[in-house]
Amino acid sequence: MAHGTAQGTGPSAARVTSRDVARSAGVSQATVSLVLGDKWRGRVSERTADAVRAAARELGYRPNLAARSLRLGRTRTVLLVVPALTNEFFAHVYTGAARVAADHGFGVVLYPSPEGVGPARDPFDSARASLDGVIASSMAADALAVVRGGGLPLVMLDSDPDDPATAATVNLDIGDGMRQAAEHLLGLGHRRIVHVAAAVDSWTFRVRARALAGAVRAVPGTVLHTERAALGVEEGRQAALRALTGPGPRPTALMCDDDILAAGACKAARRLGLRVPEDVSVTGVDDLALATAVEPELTTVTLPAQAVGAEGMRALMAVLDGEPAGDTTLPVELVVRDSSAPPPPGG
Amino acid sequence: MAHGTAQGTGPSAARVTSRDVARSAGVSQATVSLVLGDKWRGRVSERTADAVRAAARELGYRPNLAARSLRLGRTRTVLLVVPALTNEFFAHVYTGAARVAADHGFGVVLYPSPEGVGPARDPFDSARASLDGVIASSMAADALAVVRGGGLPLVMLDSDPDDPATAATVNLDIGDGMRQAAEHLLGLGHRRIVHVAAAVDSWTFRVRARALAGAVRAVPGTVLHTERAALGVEEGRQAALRALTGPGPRPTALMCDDDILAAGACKAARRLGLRVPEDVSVTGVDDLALATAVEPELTTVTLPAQAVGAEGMRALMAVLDGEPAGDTTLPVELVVRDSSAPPPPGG
DNA sequence: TTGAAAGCGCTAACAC
DNA sequence: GTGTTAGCGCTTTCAA
Repeated sequence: MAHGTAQGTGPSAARVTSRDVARSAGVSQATVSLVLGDKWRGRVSERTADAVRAAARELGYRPNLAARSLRLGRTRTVLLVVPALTNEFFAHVYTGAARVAADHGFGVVLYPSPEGVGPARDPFDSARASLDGVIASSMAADALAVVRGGGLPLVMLDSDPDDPATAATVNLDIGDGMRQAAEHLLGLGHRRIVHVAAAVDSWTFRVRARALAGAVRAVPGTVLHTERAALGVEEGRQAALRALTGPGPRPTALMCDDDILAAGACKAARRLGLRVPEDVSVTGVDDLALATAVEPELTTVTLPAQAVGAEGMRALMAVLDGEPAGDTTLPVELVVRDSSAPPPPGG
Repeated sequence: MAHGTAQGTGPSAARVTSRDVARSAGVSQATVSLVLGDKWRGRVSERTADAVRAAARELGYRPNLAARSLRLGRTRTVLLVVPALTNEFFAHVYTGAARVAADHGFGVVLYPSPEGVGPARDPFDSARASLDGVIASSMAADALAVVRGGGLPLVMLDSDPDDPATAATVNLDIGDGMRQAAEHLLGLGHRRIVHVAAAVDSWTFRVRARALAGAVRAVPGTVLHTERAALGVEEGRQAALRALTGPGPRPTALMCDDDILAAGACKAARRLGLRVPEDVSVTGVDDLALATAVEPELTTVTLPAQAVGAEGMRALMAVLDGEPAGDTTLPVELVVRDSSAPPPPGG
C-alpha cells in the first residue's frame, strides 16, 4: 500500500513485481517465485507459502511474461497461421488447437496470412510475441516459405505430408471425401460432371482434383470437366454459369471445392431457370453454416475442423517435448442433404 | 529434466544474439543495438553501421522480443477481443485494426472470447503475450468484467459509450441503420412487423431494439412484436416460424438483428410455403457474404467493419501516446436487395 | 526452510 | 564515434 496500488486504470500505475510481493509478505523474492511457480513443496513452509499467496492476491500481482520468457528461453506461445479468418473452418481449427494448448499451459496467437494468397508478411515480425512453435493450416504453396523461415518447430495442417521441413502433419482424408461425393453422384446416375475447382494452388485442392478425376474415370461413359474459380460466391456463380452454358450437353452435377463455391453454383442454376437438385445436383465441401443456410441445403463433405486443430496442437506439444510425432490423417464424411438427386430423365 | 542451462528444447541451433552480431562485426553490442534500432544517425559511422547490418543479415539475427519488452516495459502488442471468430464482421474488424497497428509498428493478437457469451476466460492469461492495450468489440455485458481487469488502456468497439472504464469508444450508428431499415419497410406499406431479435445481452442489440421500436411507433397503425433467438440459422428459423404462425394476422415483415437470423427467417417462410419477398419481407444487419449467398439476396444494413477496427486502433494508439481520444460514431447504410418488397395485397 | 546472486538479451545513459 | 555499464523482472542454482 506504500506506493500506488496495483489496479489503476491508467498505464501509469507502476506494475506490481514479485519484489513487491516479497516485501509485502516479508520474504525474499526467490521465495515468491518458488511459491507462485508451484515449486515449493518441501522447500518453503506452508505458512510462508500462504503468506506469499495472500500478498500476491492482495496486490493483484501478475507475473511479467516478458521477464519469464527471457529467463526461460521459452514463451509457451505458439503461432497458428491460417489463410483467412473469414472462413469458419479455420475458426474451428483455432478452437480445437487453443483447447489442447490451454491444457498444456500454452497460448495460441492467430496469424491470418493476409488475403490468404500471395506471400504472407513475416509473421515473426507481425505477431510480436516470441514463439515456441508454429502451426500452419492449408497454406497456399507460395505463402509457405515465410512460415518456414522462423527455424521453429512447424506442424502443418491440411498440407502436403511429404514436405521435408515439417515436424509433423495432420491431414484430412479429403481425397476420400471427394471420392464419396463422386460415388454418391455416380450412384445416382450422373454421368456429366463438372468440377468447380478452387483457383488456389495448394495441396488440399490438388488432392481434391486428383481424387475426383480418379473416381469419375473409374466409371465408363462419364465426362468430367473442370471450371476454376477464386473462392467466393460470385466467382463460383460465374464458373458454374460457364459450366452450365458451355457447348455440348449440359452437365447434370456440379461438384464444388467448397460450400461457398457451391452456394454460387446454386445461384447460377437458379438464374438459368434450373432447379436444384431436380435439374442439376450441386455438392460442396466443408459443411459450413452456409451449407444449411442456403436453400436447398447442401450435400457436402463435412470436415472435422476442430479435431484437425486439436491433433495439430497435440503433435506440436509432442515435438516440443522432444517426442516423435508422425503424420495423422483424419477421416471425413459425406452428408447428403437436398442439393443432390438423380439426374433429370433426359439427362 | 532439470536443465539448468539456456536453450534446452528448441531447434538445436542456439539463437543468434546481438552479442554474436557485435563480435562478428567487430564492434560492441551497444553499437549493434543503436544501428539496428535506427538510432545511430550522427553517433556511428556509416561504415560501421553497414558492417553491423551485414553481420546481422549474415547471421540471420532476430532480436529477442522478450528481452526488448522487458527492457522497454512495452511490448508493442495489443489484444483484440472479439466474441466470435466465425463471424466475418470480426474478421474485418481485425483486418482494419491490424493495418493501422502495423503502421505504428504494433502487432495485434486476437482473443476470441470463448463461445461469444458467458464470462471469457482470462485473456491476460491465455494470450501469453504481454500487452500494451486492449480493444474489445461487441462484448456481451457479462464478458466485459474480465477484459477490464487488466488495468490496461481499453478501447471499446460497438459498445456502450457511457461505460466509464474505457479510454475511448468507436461505434456504429446502428440505431440509424435500424431506423433506415424500418422506414424502408414502412414506406413500402408494411404495418405488421416482427423484430427477430438476438438473444444476447449487449449494448448493440439493445440499441437496435430501441431504434426499431421508435421508428415503428412513429407511424400510426403499426404493430411491432419481438421474437428472440440465439445467433444461428436454425434459431432464427424457429423464431421466425413462431412469428409467422402465431395468433392474429400474419406479419408482413421480419426485421432480423443480423444476416444469419435473416437467413433462418427466409427458410422458415419458405417452409411455410410463403415467398420472400412477395408474401413476407425479411431484412438483416451486417451484410456478410451470406447476405448475397442466399436466395433471394438480403436487404440488409451494411456495416463498415474494417473502419471500425481501424478507428479503434487509431484511438488506442492515441491513448498510448498520451493523447486524448474521444468517442467516434461511424455511419451505416441500408442496402436494398431482393428480400424486401411491398406487402401482399391482402396484407 | 530461506536468502543471495547470477544472468537471460536488450536499450540507453554515460564515459571515453 | 564507440565502448562500458546498469538494470528491466524473473527463475534457479548455491550457500546459509
